[in-house]
Amino acid sequence: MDASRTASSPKPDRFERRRTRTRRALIGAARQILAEQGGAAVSIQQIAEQADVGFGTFYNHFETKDALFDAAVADALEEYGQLLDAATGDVADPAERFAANIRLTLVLAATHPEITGILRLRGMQHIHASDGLGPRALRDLEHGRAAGRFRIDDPVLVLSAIGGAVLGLLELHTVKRLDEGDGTRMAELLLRMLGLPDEDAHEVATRPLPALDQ
Amino acid sequence: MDASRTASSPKPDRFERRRTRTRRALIGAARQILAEQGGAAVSIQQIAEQADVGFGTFYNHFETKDALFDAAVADALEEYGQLLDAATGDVADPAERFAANIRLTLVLAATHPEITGILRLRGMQHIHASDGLGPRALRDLEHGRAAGRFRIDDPVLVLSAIGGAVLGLLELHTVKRLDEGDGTRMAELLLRMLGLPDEDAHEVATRPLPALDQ
DNA sequence: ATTATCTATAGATCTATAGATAATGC
DNA sequence: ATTATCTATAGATCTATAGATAATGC
Repeated sequence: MDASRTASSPKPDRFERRRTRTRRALIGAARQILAEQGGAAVSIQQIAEQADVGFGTFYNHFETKDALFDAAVADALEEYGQLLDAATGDVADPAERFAANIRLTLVLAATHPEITGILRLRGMQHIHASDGLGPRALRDLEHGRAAGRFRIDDPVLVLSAIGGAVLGLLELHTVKRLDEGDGTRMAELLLRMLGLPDEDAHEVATRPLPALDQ
Repeated sequence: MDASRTASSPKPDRFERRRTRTRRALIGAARQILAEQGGAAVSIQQIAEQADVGFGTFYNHFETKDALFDAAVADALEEYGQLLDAATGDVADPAERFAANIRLTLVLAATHPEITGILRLRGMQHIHASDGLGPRALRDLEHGRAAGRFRIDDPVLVLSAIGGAVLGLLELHTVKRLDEGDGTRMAELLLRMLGLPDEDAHEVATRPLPALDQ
């Protein structure tokens, strides 16, 4: 604690911390606005107000509204991925881990409506992005295939189907109250699609569900 | 042909035809704009220009930009549904008809990019709407279940998965060139999800595909 | 005479920036 | 002295409407 700062982390001085705080406030405001109303018709002025930040400060951190929204979406989806990784990282069976991730998404819809709202509205465009969800899900699919659990030819095609199906479920959630059981049923359907025999799919999808940390 | 007009159809006089033509021009412009760039940042002025219509005329037909876009989405999705109905209405086997609808959607992605572009961007919000696609797809699912072809408990949940999967496939199409075979593979995956044995799913998904009229 | 369309414009935003103020480092 | 934030504002849209023009009906 007495050593001078290493060069690796540039300078977490008070300037930098204030800057980061302001940036977080803007991203937080953008996340809330995105989840609540999609962010289509919001002015930079309103965003700054929501973030409790001076109007001109916005331009100190982002060039355009879209740049902020993109950062906010990336932020929320990264948090989503980390929540799931933390909860299911220890599950050894790829099929079980896959099912748990699906089921936990529906749990998150109740506990983290902001994240799942953003996932629902913007997730589709990120399924095949090089960051975050796509690679994570692909990794699980490849594991399952390598383990002989999933009988699939084209993981990328399957990823499209799975990602879309999950977003469809979140969409249904806005129309009709869903519970954890619906997540389990969806997981079972998708395991069937992945090639598990019916009984296996049911058994795997109904195993005890790991808890979320947060 | 000589009788005066019946009261049922009010008055298709030249006024009305001109009005309809103008409205179609606005909807056509909105469809094109929606498919090309989502329509987020387009002014009413630009829409009117694209439709080759005076600016003030817009307000003669729609109260707001969103109202026009909603009408344009409904128009495109209705056309999508009718194209599929016309092509697969004669297919007797519900599973085969279902698969053909999926496969033809990918054909349409090549021949009707405007419609599939709108489907991709706005379709999710219409899966569970009372008009158009949702009811059509639900009808097919119920038929298949009644015929003992599909082993599913909750058609609405399944509809979410299928609708999302198709939109996910269209999203993939924007990233990676897909062909008819990808539609067939997706249909096979979804038939498996619906409970068909693997061989049946493959056989049904690869039957000769009805042609589109238009 | 009636209806739809078009042109022009007032008023209301909204964005981007300039310059002033506040916080921190040294 | 430096950096971030805030306040105020000019200029650029954009929307909605009013009034003029064109098309059609009778």
